[in-house]
Amino acid sequence: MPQAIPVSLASIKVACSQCSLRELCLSEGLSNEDLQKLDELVGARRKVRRGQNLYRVGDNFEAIYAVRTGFFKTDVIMEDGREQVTGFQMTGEILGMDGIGTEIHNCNAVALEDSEVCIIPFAQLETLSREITTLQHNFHKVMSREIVRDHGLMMLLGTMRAEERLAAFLLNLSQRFTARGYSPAEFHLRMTREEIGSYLGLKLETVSRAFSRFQEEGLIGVQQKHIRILDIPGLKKILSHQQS
Amino acid sequence: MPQAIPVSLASIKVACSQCSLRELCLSEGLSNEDLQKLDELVGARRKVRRGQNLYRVGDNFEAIYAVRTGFFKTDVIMEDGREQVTGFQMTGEILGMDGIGTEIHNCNAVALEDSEVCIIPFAQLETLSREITTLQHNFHKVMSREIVRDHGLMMLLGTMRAEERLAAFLLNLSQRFTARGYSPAEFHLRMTREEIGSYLGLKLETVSRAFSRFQEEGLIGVQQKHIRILDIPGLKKILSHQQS
DNA sequence: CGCGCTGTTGAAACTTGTCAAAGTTTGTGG
DNA sequence: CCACAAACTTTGACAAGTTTCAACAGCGCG
Repeated sequence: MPQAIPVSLASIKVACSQCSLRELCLSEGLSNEDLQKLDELVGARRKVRRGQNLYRVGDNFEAIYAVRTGFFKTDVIMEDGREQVTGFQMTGEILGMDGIGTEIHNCNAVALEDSEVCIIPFAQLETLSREITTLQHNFHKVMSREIVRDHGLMMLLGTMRAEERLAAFLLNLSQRFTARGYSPAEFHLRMTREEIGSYLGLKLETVSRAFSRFQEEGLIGVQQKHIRILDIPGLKKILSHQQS
Repeated sequence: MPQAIPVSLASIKVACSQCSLRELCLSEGLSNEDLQKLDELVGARRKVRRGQNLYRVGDNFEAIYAVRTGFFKTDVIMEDGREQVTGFQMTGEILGMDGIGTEIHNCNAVALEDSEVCIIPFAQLETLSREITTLQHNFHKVMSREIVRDHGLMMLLGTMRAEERLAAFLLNLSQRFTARGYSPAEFHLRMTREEIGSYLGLKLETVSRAFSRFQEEGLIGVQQKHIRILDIPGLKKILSHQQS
């Protein structure tokens, strides 16, 4: 099992104050005292089995969630059935902010492997962040980064061709795995080709062909969902290189 | 000049408490007392002439902006020059939230006509929203809605064909103009075909052709930048209709 | 009043989507 | 533990949609 949980996450932590993800999360820079208050807030956990929804479009919004372990996708579905995957979330990332504006969730969040999240009741988060300036600011940063991330995806969807999209996707995953202590070069995709395609605005066959092409060119090794990145500069060149 | 400012906005207002946009903005539901505090915060205005930047990628982030009058676009530009327009902002909408996460603006904001914004110094907004619960919540809602809006655009970019994209774009504009007291059926585009194309992930020629096609089909009347929507249900049908 | 920017239209080229078939893996139940 | 079904992936051939390149028209700014 090459995707074992890295050492720093192996032991079971029970509180934000002990959570090794805090630099990714809301608790960065908080004093011990403030961390304890946050701990009280984030008491509950929730396990979500692979394939289950953390929430659905139309659910009442009550909390945001921090991914503790596992892997999620969020998506939006049109009346005619077309699906757009809007993001893949991994350990330390925040889910559910789509619901704040309307008090109702506007997308679906589905676990792509057995996962666990911290439940952060939103009303209480607002209360506490009136008290803790740093927490308030951290939360605003998280939302802002989500907006910036979305802009990056718009750029991808609006201007890139298929192979550029896939290269950007792989480099992004590599970077995020690296930040979590996993190998930058070797990882297991939790999502299907179809889900990748939906995220990248491509059909699954196009994704599959792009994978094959990258493999032929020696940029990556592909074995179903297992990916080995062999030439990061090569992938970056595809991104920056004009489509000419 | 068919796009005259509607009566409710014609007189010059000087404060949030008097601002007719408040339901679109941050001050919804605030008591008079709290509105006054917000007034003090939002003292300064800034005029931005057509073509000028409100801010640029790399600028230090210090404030967010509420559009008082005029029309803006935001965009992101890749190293190789490719541009993605990430949004068009009109009266009452908030600009600049991209900068919170990194303290540096991550996109460009350009006025597409002579415009004026309210400057909302962000540090002070955070301070005040620790005091005024409703203001805090309003701001969170605004950010959340931005995220949801972005998801909608991803859906458009990822799954729709050219004519669906343009139909969605026109219906969205129509709705937003209506909400501001303008005609839902007749308006003036402030942006070029190229900017529309960038926003929709299409080339300007494709946008132009789609306009022509809609005109042939009697859905809209086009005279350069002047648009008359003749058949809103027809446009909606294009959106919901399978691409078959 | 003319130059330049913007918009329109046509034809050809290219990329991606569609349809189809076969191969592979995974999970379930016997 | 094996067998089978279902889900997922790969690959090919062809079709469709969009882009590219090019030419020209129109409007608007200086």
